[in-house]
Amino acid sequence: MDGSVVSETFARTGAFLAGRLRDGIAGGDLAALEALAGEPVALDDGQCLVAPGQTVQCASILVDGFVLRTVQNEGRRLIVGVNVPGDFLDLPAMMLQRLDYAVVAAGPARITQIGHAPLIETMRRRPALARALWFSTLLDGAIHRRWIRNFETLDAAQRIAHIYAELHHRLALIGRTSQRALRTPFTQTDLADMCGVSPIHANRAVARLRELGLGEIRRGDLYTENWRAIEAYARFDPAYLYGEQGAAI
Amino acid sequence: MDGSVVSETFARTGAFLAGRLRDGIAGGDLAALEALAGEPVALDDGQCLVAPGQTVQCASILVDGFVLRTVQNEGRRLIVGVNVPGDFLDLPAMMLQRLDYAVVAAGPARITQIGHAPLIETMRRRPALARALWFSTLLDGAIHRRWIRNFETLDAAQRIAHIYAELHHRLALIGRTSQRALRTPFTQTDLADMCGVSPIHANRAVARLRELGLGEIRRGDLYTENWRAIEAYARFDPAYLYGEQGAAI
DNA sequence: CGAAAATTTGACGACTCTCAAGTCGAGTGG
DNA sequence: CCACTCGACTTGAGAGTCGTCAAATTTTCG
Repeated sequence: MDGSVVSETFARTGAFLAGRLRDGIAGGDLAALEALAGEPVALDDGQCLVAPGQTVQCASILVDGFVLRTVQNEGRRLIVGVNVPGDFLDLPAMMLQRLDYAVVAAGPARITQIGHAPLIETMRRRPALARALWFSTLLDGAIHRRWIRNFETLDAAQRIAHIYAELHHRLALIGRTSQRALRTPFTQTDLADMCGVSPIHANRAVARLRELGLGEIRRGDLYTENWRAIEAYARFDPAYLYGEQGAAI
Repeated sequence: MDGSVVSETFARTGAFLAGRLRDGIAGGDLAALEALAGEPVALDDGQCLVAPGQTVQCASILVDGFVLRTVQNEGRRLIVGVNVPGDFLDLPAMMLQRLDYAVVAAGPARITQIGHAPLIETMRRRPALARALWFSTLLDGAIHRRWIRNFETLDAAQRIAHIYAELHHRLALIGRTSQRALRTPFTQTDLADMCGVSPIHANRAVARLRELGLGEIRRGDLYTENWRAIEAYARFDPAYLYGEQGAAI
């Protein structure tokens, strides 16, 4: 089933692993997930959905907007991950009992929630769905590893470019890209917290991307004529997003 | 069942999630895993078990030694994770079809392997085992997130201290710590590749830990009288290792 | 011993931090 | 409409962390 078709058919969960569900998961599995998903709930900018250490009774899927995975360290907020629509936001909490990060909305967002108990029961009846959930957390892990590599090899401007390149591809997988712009609600302080640099330095990095002619970031929105150049500058290679395939088993 | 008892009972797989199997997994599940595990295989220092992009037919568990998860970038080797005995080394490959990192032995190591097909079949019959495997990959994710936080907030010396503090706790969970020393086969270049700094700077960071009186690293072995001081210096908090609990479902 | 690898040291430049100050932009109240 | 305000963004200066080049020293191992 094509990703965009899935997205249109299932309003709440259609973006879940969209583009990666061609094999391995049947339409019935996704319909079962959609049937469990609650009425979408709005989150305000900065609203904290789950605090670290908190136990939760349901799993949340992002429907619209962006969500950050944050941790605190000595009073500073750090960002350890970004979610786009279709992502499960707090699936580890279902298995690990608590979360090691906070889930915070970046800009207005909408989520849908599924109780742990019915989700587990449905996973038991639908092994393909269970595998899809595992797949999605493995994908989180692959993205984490790429971020680690980026910290080890890229400077601030390249890290910012990589973040936008990654989001561009992840949004493409769910059919939500526009050609010349990637709109996000991120402030430069958000970008700094993703890159582990000071807001002042994030500003200089944004300026460098502009000076290099790669793109212009204004209030979180990246405007560019040349995604290829941005990807080359950020050493971006989409293989780690496993965009071309479904689960193997 | 106590972790150390498990370790002694099952020679090959006993360290798998040892210390975290008190609940949620029965002895029979671990015995089933042990029954699938092949005769331990020796790996030489630097030997590559799985290359990135390679498809594999079996999952590997580390029995003895240390293993690195590495990626290449512009000719430089980066380390995105470290495994200790009991860890699955390449479980994502079973679901994702290929691996986004290489699995490389650090020093001599021993592994045991389990074919994907029998493992999947056993997971189907033993849901608790399937959950344990998922749990272990979620734990990988939590460790990845902590590494990301470390890159965002710690300097080179603190990162090295954090690596040793983390390994000390992970080894404690499988009953393999000694009080005053943590022996590893890591060179300073290995530490540099884990921290994203140059080997020369890693050397200075090691020297700083010595000058601060926190500990002495000689040929990968950390000798210290004061683990608490190292943990405080590295902002280490073991909560993210989920050492006190089993899977929730 | 001799070769190879690992570790150590010094010098200089690049990246990034902090402190401080100033500019821009979107709302708000008059 | 304008002045005001607040947050976001921008700029400059000096200091700390880290990279690179080069070279020396120590350790390991055949």
